[in-house]
Formats: sequence, C-alpha cells, structure tokens
Amino acid sequence: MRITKHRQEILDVLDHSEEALSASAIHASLPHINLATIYRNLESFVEAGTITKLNLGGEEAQYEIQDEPHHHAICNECNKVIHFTVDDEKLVKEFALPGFLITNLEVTLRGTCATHKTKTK
Amino acid sequence: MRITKHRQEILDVLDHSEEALSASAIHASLPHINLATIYRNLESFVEAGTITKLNLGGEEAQYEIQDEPHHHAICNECNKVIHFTVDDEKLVKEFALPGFLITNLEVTLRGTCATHKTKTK
DNA sequence: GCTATAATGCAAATCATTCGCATTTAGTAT
DNA sequence: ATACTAAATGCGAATGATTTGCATTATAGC
Repeated sequence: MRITKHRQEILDVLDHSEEALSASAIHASLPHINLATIYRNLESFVEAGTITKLNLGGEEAQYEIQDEPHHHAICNECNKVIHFTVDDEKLVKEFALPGFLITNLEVTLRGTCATHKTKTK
Repeated sequence: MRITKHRQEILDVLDHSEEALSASAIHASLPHINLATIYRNLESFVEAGTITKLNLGGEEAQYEIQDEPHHHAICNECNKVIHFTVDDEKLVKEFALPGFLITNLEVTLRGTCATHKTKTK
C-alpha cells in the first residue's frame, strides 16, 4: 500500500481522536479529501489491520486506530463510547463452543455513563 | 399496539426461524406485506422489546425473537450465526467500569464454525 | 354498526457507501 | 533526473437499505 499524503492525514486524524470516528466525521476534518477516497482508504486500512471498523448500532460505521485490543461501552444517553480491556484469553476459554474456533472476541456494553447516571429515571 | 394480521405473520416467521432474519428475508416469506410496513413493524417490535435488532457487521440488520438473552458467534466463512449463553451476571461483575451503569451486555465472537473449520488455511 | 386512530401501501426521498472512469501521483526502473 | 506502470483520487452517478409523506383501509372501543 502506497503512502500518500491523504492516507497520512486520515491516520493522523484518527490517531489524534479520543473516540472512534465516522467517515463523514473524518471528512469534516479533512474537507479537501474526497469522501469516496476516505471510504476507500478506510477500507484499505481495515484490510491491513491498521484500524478497526465498528458497527455500533445505527447509521454510520465508526473507525478507530487499532492499538491494543479493547472493548466498548456505549452510553444510551449520549452515545459516548468508552474503551475498556479485559482478559480476552480467559474469556475465550469461558466461551468455548463445541466446534467453533474463535478468532475474535467483541464485548459491547450498553448502559449509562457517569455523566448521565443521575439523570436516569 | 394493535394486533394486526400482518404483525402476527411477521412474528410468526421470526418465531419459526432458527436464525435471525433481515427485513428483506421476511419480505421474501411474506411478499404480500409491503416492505415499508415490515420495517415499521419490526421497529415497533424492537421498541416493545418483543424482538431484537442485530447489527452484525455488514449490510442489512437482522431481527430475532427475544427469547432468553444470548450472544452470537458468527462464522467468518459462511456468516452463520450461532447462539450461546453465558453467565451474564458474572460477566457484568467482571466488566465493572467505574461510573458506568451496565444495562445490557453483548458478546460477539467471530471465527470459524464446525463446517468450515477444516477449510481454514 | 359507527368513529377515531393506528396501520398499510405506494412512491418518492434519504443516507451511507460503492463504483465507473478519466486524471494524477507514488514508487521504480532507466 | 526522467520515463513508466500501477495504484490512488476526484467527481458524479449508481446502489442498497431504510424512512417518510400522504391517501386509503382496518382495528378496537363504544
């Protein structure tokens, strides 16, 4: 994969972001890059394993740099995504299914984040 | 929510299906019901908690009857979805995040199902 | 049965994502 | 440095899933 200025910029934006970003969010930060190009590059990065594509529910997919493997907790109120890690090895053992070879483990929690906890009925 | 013939048919199809179905799959089984109506009803059922909407990766969302809570293992080769259960209570304790109130727990495994295990490189 | 309201069909509108194709550019060989 | 080839871009149009507006019809209560 070639190292183009665009690709560097896209990775840069993702790298400096605390949260996962959608293609359009990236495009908002880099309006000079065509949206189709952003999609194409994101896809390339996902294939290369550089970033991860998240389908957390609704409309747009979110993308994030693949640092260490982690999981996601999503606030029902504000859709904020919090990262957390657990002992994946251990979980994989717990989840052992007959005949199923686990290559990837994804835990998604839904709930209420600290900021909105009090507001919950 | 009114009990209409259409709604009963849709639930029936989901009830008799081993796997989660997409809106278009349901429409294929019930071609006399308008696709928009199917979408509207699926949404109502989700709100009512009767069914669950799954966003397992790609294109279409999948819907399934909400029996007992369970999780999903998806085969990378054939996209078959296998259900499994674990001790959710226990996991919630393990995952405890400071300031985050967990209301829902979703585990998604990716890997290779029994049928395709041998074919993996 | 009569009525008010929710459900349905249909077609058009949205929205995210993808594609085709002509043009430009990175990486490489000359 | 210069020329070349394949990959990367931009742009606009195409797709595909899902939603919406609105006129029509059916359901639940009276």
